[in-house]
Amino acid sequence: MSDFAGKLIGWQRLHGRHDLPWQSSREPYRVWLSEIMLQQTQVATVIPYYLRFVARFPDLASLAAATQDEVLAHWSGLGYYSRARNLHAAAQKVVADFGGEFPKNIDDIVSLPGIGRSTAAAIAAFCFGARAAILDGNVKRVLTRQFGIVGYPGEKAVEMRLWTLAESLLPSGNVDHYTQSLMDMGATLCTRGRPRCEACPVANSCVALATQQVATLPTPKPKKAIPHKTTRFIILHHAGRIWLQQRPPTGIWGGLWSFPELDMAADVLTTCRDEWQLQTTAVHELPAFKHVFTHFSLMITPHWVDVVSLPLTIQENTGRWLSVADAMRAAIPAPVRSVLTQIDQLNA
DNA sequence: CAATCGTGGCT
DNA sequence: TAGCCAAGATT
Repeated sequence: MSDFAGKLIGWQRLHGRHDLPWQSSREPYRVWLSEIMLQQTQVATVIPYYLRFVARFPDLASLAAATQDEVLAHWSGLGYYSRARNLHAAAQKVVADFGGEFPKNIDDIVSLPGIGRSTAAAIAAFCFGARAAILDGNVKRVLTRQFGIVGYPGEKAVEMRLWTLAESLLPSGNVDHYTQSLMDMGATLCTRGRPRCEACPVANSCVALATQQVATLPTPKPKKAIPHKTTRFIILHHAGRIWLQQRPPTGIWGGLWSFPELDMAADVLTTCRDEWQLQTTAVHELPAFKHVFTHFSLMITPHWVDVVSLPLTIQENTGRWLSVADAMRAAIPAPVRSVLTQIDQLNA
């Protein structure tokens, strides 16, 4: 075993995290679910989602048997919804192709939608004791600092070097504890800002610490300005219910339920009347708010529209009339939940 | 390879 | 405030 791995495993035993909700079981389903939820998402955010999700879908079979709509409803607010769609599809693939038993072979694991090389390695190491390396954000931070690797890890050459390094550092045994130690090191010690180098078990061999590069490694992603977009949420209201429609299966908020949208150039009242054939009594503009995605920002102006009568074009074909309470339980993106919450408070 | 795909918390 | 980014995968 390398000195590096030994020190990390020793540190993990004393100072690592051992009581996270998904650590009580090595059942592949639970480990897999936690790994997917934790992609690009912090532990504190995931915990309540994970607990609700396993309460409703306690095993792989129950997930496979569910509708995508209900799966997305339990992912509502967590973001990156392709993770939920892929998770659901993968569960059905396990049932169809692997007899309902989560595969142990790493190539089979990678063949499942939503599972790449790193996530497959984590599952295989935690559940089956496989000797496979992970390379997530934590590991990239630890390794680039420990070995003084300069260059954005998103670049192919840098990433290849990191994968090779990660493989070479694998201990011959206890790969599960070693893998967890890397995650815990990155999350609690070797953090992006204010790393606690004084408590690090491998500080004496850290190139970044010795050469004062801790603050500059890993090399950050090249900046790029994001575009600023605008839209309107049209809140159609009739008989105590509001209108939500399902978005296309892919793209932003794919498969989720949201308000009809209208660009800022259009006239709300005219569009409701002429284009949507709605009889309306009033339109109220609500305070605009900004929602920021990774690659663009969206200034949203909600409009409250009281609908008098319902034309055939808007009855259950493209959407649903839901009470606010029901809408809050549906698969809705965060800004829709935010608007619904405001409506709910106004009514209360 | 570069873009896409969310959200909330921290600085 | 505005930027940055956290247990990445897919196209």
